[in-house]
Amino acid sequence: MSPAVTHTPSDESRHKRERRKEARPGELLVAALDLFVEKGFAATRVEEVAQRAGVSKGTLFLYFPSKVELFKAVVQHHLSGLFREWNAEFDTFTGSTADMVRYCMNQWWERVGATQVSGITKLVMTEAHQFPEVAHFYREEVIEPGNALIRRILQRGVDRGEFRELDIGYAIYSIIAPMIFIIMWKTTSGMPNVDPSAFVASQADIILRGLQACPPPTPPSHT
Amino acid sequence: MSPAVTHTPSDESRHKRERRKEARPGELLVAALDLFVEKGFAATRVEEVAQRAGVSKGTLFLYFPSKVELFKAVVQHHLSGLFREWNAEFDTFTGSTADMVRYCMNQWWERVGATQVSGITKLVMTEAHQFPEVAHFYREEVIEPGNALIRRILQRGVDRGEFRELDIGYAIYSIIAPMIFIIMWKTTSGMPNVDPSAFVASQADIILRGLQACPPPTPPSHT
Amino acid sequence: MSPAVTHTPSDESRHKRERRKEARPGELLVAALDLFVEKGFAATRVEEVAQRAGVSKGTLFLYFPSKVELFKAVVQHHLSGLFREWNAEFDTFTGSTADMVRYCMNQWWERVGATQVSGITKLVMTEAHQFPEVAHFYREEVIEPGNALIRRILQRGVDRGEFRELDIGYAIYSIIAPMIFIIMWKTTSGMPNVDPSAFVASQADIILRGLQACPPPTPPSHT
Amino acid sequence: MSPAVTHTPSDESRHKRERRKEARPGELLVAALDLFVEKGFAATRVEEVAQRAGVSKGTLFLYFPSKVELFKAVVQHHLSGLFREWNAEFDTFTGSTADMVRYCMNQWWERVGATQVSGITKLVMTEAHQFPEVAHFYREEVIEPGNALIRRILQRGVDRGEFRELDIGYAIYSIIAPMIFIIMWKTTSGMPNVDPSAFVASQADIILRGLQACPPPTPPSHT
DNA sequence: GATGAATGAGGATTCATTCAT
DNA sequence: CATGAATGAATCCTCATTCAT
Repeated sequence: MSPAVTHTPSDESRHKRERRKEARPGELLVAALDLFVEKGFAATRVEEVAQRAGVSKGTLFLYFPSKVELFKAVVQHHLSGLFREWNAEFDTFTGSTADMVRYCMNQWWERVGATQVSGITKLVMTEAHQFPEVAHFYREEVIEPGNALIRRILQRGVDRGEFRELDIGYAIYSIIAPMIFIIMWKTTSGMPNVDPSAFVASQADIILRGLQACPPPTPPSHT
Repeated sequence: MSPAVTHTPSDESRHKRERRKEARPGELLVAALDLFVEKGFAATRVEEVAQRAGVSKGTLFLYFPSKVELFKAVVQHHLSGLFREWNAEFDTFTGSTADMVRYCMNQWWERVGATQVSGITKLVMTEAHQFPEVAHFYREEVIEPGNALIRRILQRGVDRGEFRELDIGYAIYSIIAPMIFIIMWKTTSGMPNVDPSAFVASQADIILRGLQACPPPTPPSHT
Repeated sequence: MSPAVTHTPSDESRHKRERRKEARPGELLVAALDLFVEKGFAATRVEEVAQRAGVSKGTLFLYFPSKVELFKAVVQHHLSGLFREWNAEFDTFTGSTADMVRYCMNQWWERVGATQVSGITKLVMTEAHQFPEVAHFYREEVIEPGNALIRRILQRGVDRGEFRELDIGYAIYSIIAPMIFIIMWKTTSGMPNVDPSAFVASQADIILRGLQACPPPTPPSHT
Repeated sequence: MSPAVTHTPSDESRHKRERRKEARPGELLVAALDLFVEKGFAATRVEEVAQRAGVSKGTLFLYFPSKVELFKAVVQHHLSGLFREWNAEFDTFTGSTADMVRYCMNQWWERVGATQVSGITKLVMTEAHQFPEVAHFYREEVIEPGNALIRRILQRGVDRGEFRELDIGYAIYSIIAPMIFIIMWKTTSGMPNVDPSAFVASQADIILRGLQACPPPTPPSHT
């Protein structure tokens, strides 16, 4: 995180009408993300966002033509290029596929789940209906690259005999579901506390056992 | 204009109105659930709810003193007694624990995921911050009974040697996560389509293999 | 003017939440016309309009979806059918064409210039650029029927030998110009006072002499 | 970006700026007149004015302390001395009074109607209520000198027997009305097109016939 | 009970004006 | 002098809530 994000201005920022054109949009974007996640889009007042970013209402509209555009910018800003280099890492991965899966899940947690970006996921799940473009954008930038990456990993596991034969289209979701879940869970107040690292480790363990070539489970006896 | 608007209602229209009287609050609750899920709490106008329930705005306020109370009522109405008889079913279950898990997941899907009730889950995840009481209520009515049920099932599996030794506190979430996920996913517009039945079956399959007593997966090589 | 226009409510209207759905739009339209003429469209606050009509801001938006629509409605309301029966009157006119012209000008003054409707003319001249549709509507409802009527009258005068040969396309404006002028003049504060009746009579006199078959004026000596 | 934006202005750009310095207020005044006429006072943004004059918003406020003062300056700037030499021209006029009238109307058209200055008239008619001082100023600078001039001319015509006996106080308006009218008309979008020169000629012709000593028109038969 | 007209607090957005650079 | 980022008062408009009928 850039130092500009700090919410307690240092003494340099003593002037009211300080010129920080470069920093402003970013600060607003961060403030907006926080509030949108915390209170939802509709319940967040633009003035609050401005205030938290340390500027006046009018300044916000200097950078974003409307609350809706601010929202879109929030999503795009925090998402751009999320998967760019990520994919590359896996091209050169040499360990076991199980390790890839674990690495993938841990990375997701560290780079998304544990950061501001997880708020984006929450936001998209929460406000998608009102902003189809945003949902679309998220799908293109996150869901589809993510799916593709996981598909590649699983395929590798199957190809190398590490995993059993799988309907990969659905197996993908055994990785995705816990990742999305943990983000929703931790951003939902009132739900029982779950330690994310332990959760991720536990899920990875169970799923990997479930994917591996080993004797089948007790088959469904009836139904 | 519908006959109901007429100042001298015909016999039929009066009849229709009377016959519905009892049902009013229920219709409002259903309409409200639909709209809250579809558009979110803030973006839903009470007038829409009334309209969809076929009554006037004023009538809604006759039954629910405010929009917030309507929201709470929606959650409570659709949740009350959800787990009452469910737990009982499992007391008398005689099959394998794997079957219990499968049955549990299928039941959840059929009785919650595939119905209006799934909207409640979406709502809670989405609006919990604004309505701590609602989150609390959901936790008490759904999360905790659900957790307890799953815990019992998993414990039974471990006790009977069907499942390996597990950190049950986390293993629970391998059941819960996919169920919550699928509900969020299907109620989020713009996400890739997933067939819920196939999803549930696939998840159950992987998870059950992962829970069973069988040779461990390739252990994490480092980290 | 209908009694509903009165701005000092009689004692019947003592209840705050009085139901007068029928009257409201008309009262708002009158209040809006007054204020738009007095202060211009932009400088008029919708709340003022509502206040003057004796209702709250919200009520105004119950009847008119926006300030702009209110503006359009003001013009349309006060204009609709202005020329409908007017034209007919002239079909059965039997006197001299000079009398027709005088009658026409007097009527315009009485039915337009001296009434609220003159404000519409002012408004259109003033705000036409912002509301092309309104200008268009005014042209169709007033300018063109008016032009056509005057054209008919002048043609009659020429045909019957009462007027000399005229370029009627321009002669029309010798009637129109003073009518528009007097409206602009009297609605423009700060201009010298002009008695409209005397003005109309004087103009009619000069113009009619100018239109009649009689020795030409001293011709332009050069140019 | 224009070179003026650069932080290290090249020689040319500095030159350009310096050369213009003197002209700034004038350019702003012209830009403002155009926009005020085109869109009205309220609907014109000071930023647009500045932009059109090629300066920044801040610079405008360097020369004019407020939007209102800018408006007043626009009127005064374009009006000052409008009638100064005009009156003189007529002192030495030797032709017929009809020619004087024609000359007067043509001059008005050429020096006012056809130029930017006509916008001032439009503005005054349009915004007088908001700016009583401006209306007052216009009256003193234009209306009254104009009236006086026309009065002198008409009086000359009557004195020399070229015109019949007239109520000069009203006859004045037979000259003024068409001049004001044509300005309003041509600056009002959506009105039928009128060729100003032909209009002026036609009006002059009719009015002069109407003013001249000649047999009276068919008198009003009744009323 | 039911209705829907009326209300007005609340919030997004605009834009004249200021002022540090 | 000139700039343009920043400000915040002003205003349109929405919508939960009230209440006379």
